[in-house]
Amino acid sequence: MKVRGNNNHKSMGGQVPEPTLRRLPGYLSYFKSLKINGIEHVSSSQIASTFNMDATLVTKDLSHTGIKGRTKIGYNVDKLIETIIVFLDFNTHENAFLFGVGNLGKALINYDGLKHYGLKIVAGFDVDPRVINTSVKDVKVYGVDDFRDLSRKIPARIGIITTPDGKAQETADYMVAWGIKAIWNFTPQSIKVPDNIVVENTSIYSDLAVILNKLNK
Amino acid sequence: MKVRGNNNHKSMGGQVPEPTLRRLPGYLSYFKSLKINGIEHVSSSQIASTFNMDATLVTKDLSHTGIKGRTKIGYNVDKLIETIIVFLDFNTHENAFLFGVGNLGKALINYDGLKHYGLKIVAGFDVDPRVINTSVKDVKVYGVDDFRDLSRKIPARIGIITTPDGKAQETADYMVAWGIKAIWNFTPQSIKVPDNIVVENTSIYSDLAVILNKLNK
DNA sequence: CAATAGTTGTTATTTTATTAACAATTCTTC
DNA sequence: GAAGAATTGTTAATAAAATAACAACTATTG
Ligand SMILES: NC(=O)c1ccc[n+]([C@@H]2O[C@H](COP(=O)([O-])OP(=O)(O)OC[C@H]3O[C@@H](n4cnc5c(N)ncnc54)[C@H](O)[C@@H]3O)[C@@H](O)[C@H]2O)c1
Ligand SMILES: NC(=O)c1ccc[n+]([C@@H]2O[C@H](COP(=O)([O-])OP(=O)(O)OC[C@H]3O[C@@H](n4cnc5c(N)ncnc54)[C@H](O)[C@@H]3O)[C@@H](O)[C@H]2O)c1
Repeated sequence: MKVRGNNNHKSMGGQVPEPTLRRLPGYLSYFKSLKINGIEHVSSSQIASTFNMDATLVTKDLSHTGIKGRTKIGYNVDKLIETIIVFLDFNTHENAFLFGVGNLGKALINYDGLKHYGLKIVAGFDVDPRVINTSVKDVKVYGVDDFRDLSRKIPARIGIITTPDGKAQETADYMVAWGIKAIWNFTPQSIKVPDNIVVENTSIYSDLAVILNKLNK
Repeated sequence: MKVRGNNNHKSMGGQVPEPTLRRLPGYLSYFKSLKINGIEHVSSSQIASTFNMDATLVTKDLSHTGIKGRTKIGYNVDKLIETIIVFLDFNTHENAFLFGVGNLGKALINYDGLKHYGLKIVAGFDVDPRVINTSVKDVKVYGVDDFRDLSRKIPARIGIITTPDGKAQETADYMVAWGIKAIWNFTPQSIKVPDNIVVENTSIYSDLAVILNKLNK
């Protein structure tokens, strides 16, 4: 019986490398600040120096988006912003449901930034009667039982999990059962879902581990 | 004049690969849940299946921590937990100051989890008079001007930035000036600091970019 | 208007990370 | 107590990412 080498966890869908995908939003934020400061062009070496990385890598990353720079001039900032936004689908308003309207859940709902990056949280769900039927900003909070009905009325492909750690799996199962296609899991708990469901785990502990490691040599 | 290939941003300090470091906290969380369920041993293939990855990689990751498994039995869960916690310095209580006690800053202070993972937020700083002199949980919020004095009284090497995007650089400069050794930046804005300062950027937009990319094929 | 230097964009090389192969170990069963 | 199966741990091969090398282009300067 084979035990190893049998798992294909590489998505292999698009051809753009994930590291590139992860760097692009950082560039975008930088380009936006350049625009605010009235700067019209930027070169790969300037970008590289800002992010403390190699200029060739910047060039390669940007080439994936299809943008063209001009020799001796660099890239046009407006064009960069527009191109990256479209490339990353940050222009499409993707609806999302959020489960667990606690500390982090509220922060995310209150967070204005997300809507500029393609995501709109359309409803919150919780089990705590003190939270149910309240509103955070203009987002209403429902009991989890209302999810079934609501997921029919409001189409949303993304589900955000900010419940307590132990509730991550059951929440994921519930989301999948009612049609969610991608799960954004802020819990440190690993979740199991069918292969066709997209899962992204955002774990601040990984970042913390890196910080502590570097700090302690 | 050389333009490319001149940046060394690889820390090169420890010999444990960063991807490994980033996976270990996830394993740890899983092992803790196993312990709660009374499970005493776990094999690399079980772990691998939980995280949808290759079992060899798990073995390699764990070998970095120095833990030994037993053939035909697997790894001892208690030992795994203890070893990883020590390995990642999650047992040392590292003090941290947090700048920007808004939505996210409050969520982080309120978050119980961090203290089990080596981090203790000892004070918050803000510019908003409505927030200054309040407390979040048992953590007091001071005006940013009090930072100088407080950083002498309470030793802390880590600074957390949860200010608005535009204030990230000035906050970082201020932190560095008063002795902070590592900066955890939750802002999408890139910051520049001296080479000897550790910087970790936590950007949820990178995760979002990956989700949207996978979702749209 | 020729020379220069900054710059893009592509291809080649090197480094790093992941996966595969396999030898060694040891529990379990007959 | 021998045989078989599950498992670790190491070494080898492959794949992926980052870096280097370089050719082509074009604003600027003398
Ligand atoms: N607070 C942070 O800054 C932070 C940072 C990173 C990760 N996290 C993670 O995010 C998660 C939430 O953390 P938090 O601090 O917001 O916790 P919290 O306790 O403040 O919020 C959890 C919320 O989930 C609700 N809930 C419980 N069971 C539920 C269920 N089955 N369905 C829907 N809602 C349910 C609770 O009523 C509560 O409102 C945790 O897993 C934590 O590890 C938090
Ligand atoms: N809210 C979220 O869920 C979330 C998620 C990811 C990233 N972020 C990022 O975190 C940052 C903060 O977001 P937020 O939603 O908490 O914003 P917020 O406006 O709620 O909080 C910002 C706080 O910083 C304070 N502040 C302003 N200038 C300051 C200064 N110079 N020094 C110290 N404090 C200062 C403000 O008074 C305010 O209290 C932003 O950069 C945002 O992009 C937020």
